[in-house]
Formats: sequence, C-alpha cells, structure tokens
Amino acid sequence: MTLNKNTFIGEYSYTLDAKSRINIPSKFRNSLSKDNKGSLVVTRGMDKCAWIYPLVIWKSIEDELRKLSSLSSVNRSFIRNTVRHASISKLDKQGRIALNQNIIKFSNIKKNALIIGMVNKIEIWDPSYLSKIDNNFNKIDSNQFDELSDKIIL
Amino acid sequence: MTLNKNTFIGEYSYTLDAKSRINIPSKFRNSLSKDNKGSLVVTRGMDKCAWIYPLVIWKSIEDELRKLSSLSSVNRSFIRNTVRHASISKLDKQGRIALNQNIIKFSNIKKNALIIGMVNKIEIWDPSYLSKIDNNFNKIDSNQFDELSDKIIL
DNA sequence: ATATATTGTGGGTAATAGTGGGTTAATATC
DNA sequence: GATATTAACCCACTATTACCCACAATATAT
Repeated sequence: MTLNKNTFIGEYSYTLDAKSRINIPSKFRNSLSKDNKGSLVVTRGMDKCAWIYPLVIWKSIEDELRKLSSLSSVNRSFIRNTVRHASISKLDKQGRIALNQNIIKFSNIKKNALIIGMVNKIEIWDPSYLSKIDNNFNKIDSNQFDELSDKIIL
Repeated sequence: MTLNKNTFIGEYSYTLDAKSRINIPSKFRNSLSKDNKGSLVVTRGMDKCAWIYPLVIWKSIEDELRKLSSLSSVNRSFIRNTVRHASISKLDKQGRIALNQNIIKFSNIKKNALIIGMVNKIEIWDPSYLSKIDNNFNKIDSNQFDELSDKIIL
C-alpha cells in the first residue's frame, strides 16, 4: 500500500444509507494526505456521476479560478458552473461522507453505488447507469484511442 | 471544513422574508475571516444578480479603483457604476442580511433566491432567471470554454 | 484456531441552521 | 412635536446536520 498520496485506483461497491452517507474505501482514506484533514470536495462530474477531490487538490483548482477576471462573461460562467455544485464534506469517525440531495439526484444514485478511483479524483456512480455508459465506450471507434496512444504509453 | 478564508463555493436555496432579509449559508459565514466583523458589501453584479463581497475584500477592490485616473472618462464610468450601488450590510444574530429594494429589483428576486459561491464573492439570483442564463450559456460557442479548459485541469 | 484489529453499516442524541415574528430604537413625514 | 415608517435587535420554533456509540463482517496477527 504505497501509492502516491492523493492517488486513487480501483473500484468498490457500497451502499448509501438512510442519511445519504456513503463509505469511502479505506484504501482511499489511507492515501489521502494528512494536510487534507479528512476533507473532500464533492461536485458534479462531466458525466452523470459525482466527482470527489481531496481538499488540497481542489484548492489548487480554486487558485486557478481566482486568476480569472470577472469582467469577462465567459469567465463568470465558467467559474459559476465549476463551483456552484461543489461542497466540502468531512469524513466522519467511520470514514463516510454525506452526499447532498443535489448530487444524488444528478448522479441518479439510489441505494447502491460504485466508487471508482480516477487517479487524481474519485467518482461515484449508479451501477446500472455506468453499465450503459460502458456499452457506449465499447462502440467508440478505436481511432479515437490512437490519438491518445501518442500521448500516453501503456 | 477548512477552505481558505473568504472563499465561497456551492449553491444554496433560501427565501426572502417579509422584511427583505435573506439567510447567508452557515458555511459562508464560517469562512468569513474575523476581521470582517460580519460585514458584507452588497452591490450589483455584472449579470442581473447581486454580488456580495466580504468587507475586507471590497476594500482591496477600492484600492484598485483608487489607482485608476479620473482623467479617463472610461475610468470614471467604470468607477461610478462599480461603486454607486454598493452598500454595507451586517449579518444579524441569525446570520441574515437585509437586501435593499434597489438590489432586489435589479436582480428580479421575488420570494425564492439562489445563493452561489463564486470563490472570492457571493452571487444572489432569482432561480428562474438563472435558468434562462444557463440555457444561453449552453449555446455559447464552446471554443471559448475549451480555451479555459486547456488552462485549468479538472 | 483463536484473539485482535479494522471495516462497513445502522441508529440515537445534542447542537446548529434556517425561518418567522415581535419589540424597541432610529429616521423621516407632516 | 406627534406620528408614521423603517431598520436593528431579540426571542422562539422546527428541521437538519454533526457527533457519538454500537455491532456485525471481514481481515490480520499470534
């Protein structure tokens, strides 16, 4: 167990309880660096899922946003849409976080949820919804991957 | 819960009461630095919404304005329109501020209002009005957005 | 194999947050 | 100067959230 700090890989299946709390895999908790003090930032993903960042990673995103002048309407929209659905959540003593209704509805999560490590962030999915996405993934023309293969060596 | 001081993220739905008071989310109140002493500056936003700054942040904006020479008519207009609708408002014991009629009318706020954290400031919107803006936002040539996305890695 | 620690899930209780409204003080109006 | 209007301040109620403890299931160690 010695991945880089704030790095997440793997997939886990958990349940949302009556209070909308969900467990964070202990492996993820362990790879969270101390300076996060157990705080995560939950927001909407680009897909219909929740994105979760360690607080310190989120702060660096925020710093970038801070540089954008609000005189530009594009900047304003960009900032608004990036941060309006974000909220800080702290791990409780049992290692869970509470998801707000907004995110649950957006991600279409009911009882069961998949937590997926995405290297620098964490995703939470409704399992059946993700299966659909997976099907689309298989349909992608593999040429699109060829582009990536120039950039990333597997 | 340790975001930087005077930093606001997330979206909250509140109601304006009969006395034109509106609640400020407790998370925002907590991230207000002590030296603000609960004072906020409310003014017109660049969009049809209210902008709210922590007093100390507003002061730094004033300092920037001070540097603009009044020999330029553009500067004069800019300063005038930035400052003329601004007013200080203090949080009451329950964490609310009173909005003046000028701002309410300008923002087209009736009963319900959305409060949105915009990193260094807070916006208050009429919900239905913001939806319209959102729709336009989707029509914006996404090239402008892609530019930003290149700079900021989510 | 048994003991011990860790992990995931459930639930109770106290503290806080959000909303409404009343009372007094300040300001304006006549 | 008396009255009306507005704003500041205080108190009260309800819903939500944060915090705590409990326990079963799994993993680790002896």
